[in-house]
Amino acid sequence: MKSRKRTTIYDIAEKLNLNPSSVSRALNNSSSVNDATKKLILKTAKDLNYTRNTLASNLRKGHSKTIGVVVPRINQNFFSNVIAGIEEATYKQGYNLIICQSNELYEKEVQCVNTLINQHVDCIVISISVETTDHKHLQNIIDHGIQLIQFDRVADELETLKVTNDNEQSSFEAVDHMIKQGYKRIALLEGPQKLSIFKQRKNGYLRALAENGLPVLAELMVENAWTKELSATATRNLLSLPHPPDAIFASTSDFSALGVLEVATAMHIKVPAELGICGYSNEDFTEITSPSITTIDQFSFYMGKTVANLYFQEMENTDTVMVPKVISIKPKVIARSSTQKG
Amino acid sequence: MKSRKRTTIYDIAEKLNLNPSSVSRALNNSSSVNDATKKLILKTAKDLNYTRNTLASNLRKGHSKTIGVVVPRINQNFFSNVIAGIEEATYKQGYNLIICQSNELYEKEVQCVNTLINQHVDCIVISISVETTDHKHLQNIIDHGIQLIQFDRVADELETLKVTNDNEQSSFEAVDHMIKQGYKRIALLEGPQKLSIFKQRKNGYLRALAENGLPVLAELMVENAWTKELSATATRNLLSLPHPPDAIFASTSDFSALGVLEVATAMHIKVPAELGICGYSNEDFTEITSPSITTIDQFSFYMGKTVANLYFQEMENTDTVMVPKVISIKPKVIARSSTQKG
DNA sequence: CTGCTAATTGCAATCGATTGTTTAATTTAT
DNA sequence: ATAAATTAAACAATCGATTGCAATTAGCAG
Repeated sequence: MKSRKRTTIYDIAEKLNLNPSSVSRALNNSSSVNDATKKLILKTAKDLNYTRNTLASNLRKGHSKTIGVVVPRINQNFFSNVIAGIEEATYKQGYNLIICQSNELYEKEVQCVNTLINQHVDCIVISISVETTDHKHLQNIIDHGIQLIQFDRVADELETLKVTNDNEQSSFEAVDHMIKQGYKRIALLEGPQKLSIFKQRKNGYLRALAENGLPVLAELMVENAWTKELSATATRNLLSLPHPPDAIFASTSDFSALGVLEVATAMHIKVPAELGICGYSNEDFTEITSPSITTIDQFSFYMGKTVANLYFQEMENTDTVMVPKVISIKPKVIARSSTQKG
Repeated sequence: MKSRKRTTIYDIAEKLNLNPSSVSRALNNSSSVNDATKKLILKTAKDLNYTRNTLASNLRKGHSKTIGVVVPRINQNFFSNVIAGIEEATYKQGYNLIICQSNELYEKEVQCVNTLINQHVDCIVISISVETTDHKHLQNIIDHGIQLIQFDRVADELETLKVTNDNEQSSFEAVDHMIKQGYKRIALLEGPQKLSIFKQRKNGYLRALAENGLPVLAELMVENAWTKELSATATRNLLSLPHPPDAIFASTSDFSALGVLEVATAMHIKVPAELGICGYSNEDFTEITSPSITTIDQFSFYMGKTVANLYFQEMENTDTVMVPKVISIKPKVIARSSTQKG
């Protein structure tokens, strides 16, 4: 069983005393093969349990009908939803997905990309790791004539197709919402600023303060608080300040927001009365914490579908010049209890 | 850019006035090529930005170094963790993953399997959908000489490699734990009994009752309560009974348990004092609900690694007969507040 | 019955890499 | 110095499907 020979078009041709080319044509439903023969070939193929060798077919045809996906972690809600979205759209078109995860490591990301290039995938979809600051490997993708689509965490400098969230605007709206609720000293938990998405979120925060005439307070902005643990520590520090914040915008993720909530609860600080909390990503759990956490939905599944469709559109486009198209999806603030100052 | 020609070994051979075979051997670090030439070839390959065409290579070599994975949903914690585990183990061995989701649909599952067979993957790893009762498509995998590994939701009748959880034992322990806590009328939310994992969980429940001398009460066992919504409905019914249960074991998932908790909260029934709750799967959120939910951890990431390693072992095994090996992982009850009757 | 078109089918090259077999060149042993 | 043994590179077939082109056959008008 370990190495059973598979049926090929030659087997079918031989059995029917035909030429393999006719078999191939019949299998591809070409009009230049007689209907009777075609039917016969199809029947024999079925009898012999034939399945096309996609490797051979793709080699000949010059493409792999495969899309490579590189994400930091596949078992993170946002990314697995994007993947699910991509999968749904590509599956219909007969495309396959090869999925890799970089584990937020630059080295691993480069390896993943190289493997995908070797596999001669038709397109690589990537959301870069936190560690990634250099883009030689992405340029390499382009140099190999492979379509590159960046999503969410993108390298701005590189002119490629991109699907992003409007992080600036959604952060603005989230903070604006908090201000309208009556919070006045809103702290910001920032992600690594080398990733543009985190820079944009900070900008949105700053703009919301500015437009509402609130001062920017350096002591209320914490860099690199992008995990639950780092956020918890940051929160403890913030809440021990002589003038502590009355709200915290965990711009990095809902996990950070959760860290904030846990520390606040442990310190007997009432949420949302004494402290407002807003997260980012609309993870499932934000709905069921007590209080439930205000957050920002990124339409991750839809984002995945958008990425896939962008690729298919680009395929149909016969222009030789590539226009670096960018699709921006506007996330939505989901106002919940954690910011109902009342 | 859309159809740039890639460098092949012929290009390298031509440039160096060598035969492609020497280039191939050099690239594969064969000892039968002179060190100086080898170095020259490697350098030229780098200069020309050469990358091996895996399609051609695999076609020639007769395998694809690819493993296909079919799961009901990739954006479900348990499955994405298993996939992450598989990915970690296979990546090291230079294998690729093609991931498909059946969306719990039999038809889609069959299509996925067929695609993977066409792709000539070396191995298919599958956890079947709820709808799947017939296994022709799985037999088809075997008939094509492709290694088949089932995990978690397996078709018992089919003799293949399997990695499962000991659902019976873990359910037994969970229910036993609840009984020891003082709960006496424990209801069971069941999953579709055609899936053996749900049957086993029910058996564990029954055995725990029996060994503790508790009666089996038909009105406390609800069939097909395997989503949050179905569980919520079931819970409303159970709690409106003349003799309502004092605990509910949501054997299907933590989402079901969450449904129970929400209904209980809405009905002002105190958890865990008046109602004990236990879920299944140890989803992240179970830790942060109030009260936190007792559940069962399935070691999903480890399960994925186990699946992958099982495949590699089987590869090394040169025996011609396949022994239908089954690896059973014992899940662990995570006792939390929702069952502390105190 | 000849000539011509259209419909089928056959032939052979191709995609890119691998590998068993030869041939040629070089080294070692006698 | 010559035969034998190494070493290195070339040759050619192969994996399975596809496809442009040639060849065959059938059908039909003149």
